Amino acid sequence: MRWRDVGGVTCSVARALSVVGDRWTLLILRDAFRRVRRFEDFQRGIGITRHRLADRLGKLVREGVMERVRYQERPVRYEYKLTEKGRDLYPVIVSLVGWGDRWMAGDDGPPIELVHRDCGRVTAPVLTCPHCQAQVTAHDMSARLGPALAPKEEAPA
Amino acid sequence: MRWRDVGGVTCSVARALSVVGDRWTLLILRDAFRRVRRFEDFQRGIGITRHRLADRLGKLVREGVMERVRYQERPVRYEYKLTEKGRDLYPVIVSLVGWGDRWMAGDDGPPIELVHRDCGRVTAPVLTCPHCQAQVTAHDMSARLGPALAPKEEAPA
DNA sequence: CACCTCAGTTCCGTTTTGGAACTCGAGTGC
DNA sequence: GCACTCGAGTTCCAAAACGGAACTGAGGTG
Repeated sequence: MRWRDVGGVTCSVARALSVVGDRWTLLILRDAFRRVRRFEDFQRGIGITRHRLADRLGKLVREGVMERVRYQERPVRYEYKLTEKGRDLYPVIVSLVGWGDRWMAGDDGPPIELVHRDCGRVTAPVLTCPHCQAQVTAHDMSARLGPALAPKEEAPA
Repeated sequence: MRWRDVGGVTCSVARALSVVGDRWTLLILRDAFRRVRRFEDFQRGIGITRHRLADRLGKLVREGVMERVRYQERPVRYEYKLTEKGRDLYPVIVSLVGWGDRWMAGDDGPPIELVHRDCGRVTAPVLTCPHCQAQVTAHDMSARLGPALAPKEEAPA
């Protein structure tokens, strides 16, 4: 697949989605963040077919998002753990949780609550600017071409 | 599809993915955040087939993520704009951008830069706890069942 | 009148997916 | 020793989703 965008440059979203952009992968990661590790547990928890699951886990391992670790010798068996690259997808999952809670929640409210260990509060993490600490929304941000692609001076987008 | 999870409860990630969880939808949204609105522009920018695009836009409209707005009368023509529900997906897209930049960037570095209008800095927004302002990672958070589902006094079945 | 624009539709052959059964190695109960 | 269980896959086939390309419809434009 191409995954190209404006100016013939492959965009970061497209790059990210080439790894996690299908119906099952983000559910697998959701379970991984819940500390699910075993093939059978992923399969039961998600409702994915075993075939698909083997396929997706294999891809995640090839992409360096998860690693396949032997946890037992005799019958040799493996489990799947997030790598650092995988753990770094946490904001994506949490953002999806937040949106799901705000816009798709049923009558019972959010099915799960997230607790921030450091401050002990039930919390819904938000996106902020690391320089000024303000919460950011789409409206506050503008995009421009990166340095390597910018035409000499500045890009008029 | 089922989209159920632990305890027979549909999880928020699954609910969110039932709307945005396919190969194309998040790319459509990426372009929408770039202020793309027209059918032809989405189609060219993403490389999706017209058929698929019509299908996905229709679904996004039905789900209330985008709205179809007449922008011209004579030939009647429509464009697609994010609703508030749609704009609220910004953290998901930005998180994907950030991850793509950190882990999948090519030799040229990030293809685009995000500028925070309020403080004027090039920035990569991070996830923080709204109570204590600290940046959060998977390690800092724990999940538990929400109030409506917590096994308190009245555990409904 | 021929050609162009834009938002879709229709058709059809190829891919991907879902469902369910099967394999492989090894431990457990009897 | 034999049946049964467990867990991580693999195999096979029909059904669903998808890609490519041409077509439609309402109206400009030269």
